[in-house]
Amino acid sequence: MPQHLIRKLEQFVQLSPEDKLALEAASRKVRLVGPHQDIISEGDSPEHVNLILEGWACRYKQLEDGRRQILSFFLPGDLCDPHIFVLREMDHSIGTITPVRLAEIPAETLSDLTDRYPRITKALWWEMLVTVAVQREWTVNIGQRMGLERIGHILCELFIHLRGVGLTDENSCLLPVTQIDLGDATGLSNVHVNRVLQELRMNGLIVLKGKRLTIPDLEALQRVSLFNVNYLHLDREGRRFDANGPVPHSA
Amino acid sequence: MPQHLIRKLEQFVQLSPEDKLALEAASRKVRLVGPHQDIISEGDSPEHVNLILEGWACRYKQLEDGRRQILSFFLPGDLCDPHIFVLREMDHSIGTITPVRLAEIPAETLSDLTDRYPRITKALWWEMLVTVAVQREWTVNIGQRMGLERIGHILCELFIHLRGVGLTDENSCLLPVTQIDLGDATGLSNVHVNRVLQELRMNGLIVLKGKRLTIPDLEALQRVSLFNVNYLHLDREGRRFDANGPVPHSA
DNA sequence: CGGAGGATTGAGGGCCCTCAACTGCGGTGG
DNA sequence: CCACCGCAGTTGAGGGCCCTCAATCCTCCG
Repeated sequence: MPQHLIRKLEQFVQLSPEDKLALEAASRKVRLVGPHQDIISEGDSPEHVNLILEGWACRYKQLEDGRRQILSFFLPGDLCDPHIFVLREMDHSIGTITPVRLAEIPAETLSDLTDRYPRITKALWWEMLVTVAVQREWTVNIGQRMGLERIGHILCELFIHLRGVGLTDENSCLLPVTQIDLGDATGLSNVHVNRVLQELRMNGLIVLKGKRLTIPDLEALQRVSLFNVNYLHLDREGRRFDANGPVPHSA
Repeated sequence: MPQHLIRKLEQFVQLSPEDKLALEAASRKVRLVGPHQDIISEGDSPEHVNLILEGWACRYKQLEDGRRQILSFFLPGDLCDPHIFVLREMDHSIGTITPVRLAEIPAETLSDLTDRYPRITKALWWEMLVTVAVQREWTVNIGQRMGLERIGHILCELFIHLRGVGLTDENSCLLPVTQIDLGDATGLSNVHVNRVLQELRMNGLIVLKGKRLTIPDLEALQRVSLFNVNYLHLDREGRRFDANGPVPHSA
């Protein structure tokens, strides 16, 4: 079931067959959630870790007066906040965009996993640190980049993220978000998002029709968006912990 | 030495004398860094965890064309990226603002600490999760709030953060950052920061003279800044793990 | 075929930007 | 002791990016 998670983690470290079986076993309890519904809401007490199996969701926060900021997107293979249990209640919400199929992983199952499978532990650390790095990059994106760069940057990130879990096709992918969502993620109004998308189209940097995004020249889009891929920490950085590799020493 | 760290962690959980001694022992190797210098730079390979003992620093990221985003401030008691070792190289820099005294904690010392002191482990988890929550709140801040709210929000956060480590005096604290720094942290120009500060002063919400900030009515400033303190997860959430409290069960 | 939500377009305006000059202040050296 | 320097803070002018409001078009779907 969690093939996207496995594929994602293997961008960092090669897992053994037992590692994979353990991940499968942990992902047994499946839940379906309709589109535009909260998976967990601000103020709730977290009870398990959600693993997105299929569909898109997002982390978001809403101000008293209704303004809404999307803080990150969750795509298949993404874990929503492992270790969140340390905190008493959620300070933000997680909601679906499309219909979502997810696995609910109990806290004990997760700590069991990390007790017994050091490679999984390492890989989950990597995934968590990358998640935080992405959050930082979003801060840079919204704080410093112009509208065009901002939208271009987020499209690059989403495309590369999807490619990492095998959900792209050549140079295109599905993009099931509205322009309002894109605006809430980038701090722009939907009207301006629309105009920026038109400009990206006119420059031949993207083709966006319906829910399908095509990026004819990813490098070009990265260039105009000032996109530096280093914050995603790809490149099999964990190869020293590979299955069949040298035995990892503690922690 | 690490009294600020201890005080901060005890906002979450009460530590035992042995816990505190262990933290002291881990913080022995001290380093001094002058103002406006990098503690560690983007591209460097992280070698130990830095604990700020005294002074202000910040995490920042610079775009090719020079635009700079401050991603967070580090105040006394703050740990710069525990567990960063999983990644090969830094995707951002950490630099000082004022002169800084810091402790360099080796990776092994830290994993030793967490192996042997479960309350410290919990407390460090809490501190890390709060750090991430703060990063998310900055994204909201820059993405959704107007200039006035944005500056007000960051001032509230800094004040409460300083209060938590015992560095406030009644309703005032030191604020050793320039208006340029504030602009880089909020995505505003220094000129606009200046005008916003004047407006906050005229409204009686702050007194800012030299490097001293006074907030006559914190609640009022929170109100106009749409500041909701929940993301800092205070309130002794970890009291169930207190020293002398019930024995914590695994993870 | 009608309705609803999303995308697009236009108009007008405001928040915030850049550029540039000037003021204030602490430190430094003659 | 004071002139000087550099940096931070302040102020003004003009403009651009992006906002809001509102109308229209398109698309999907029951």
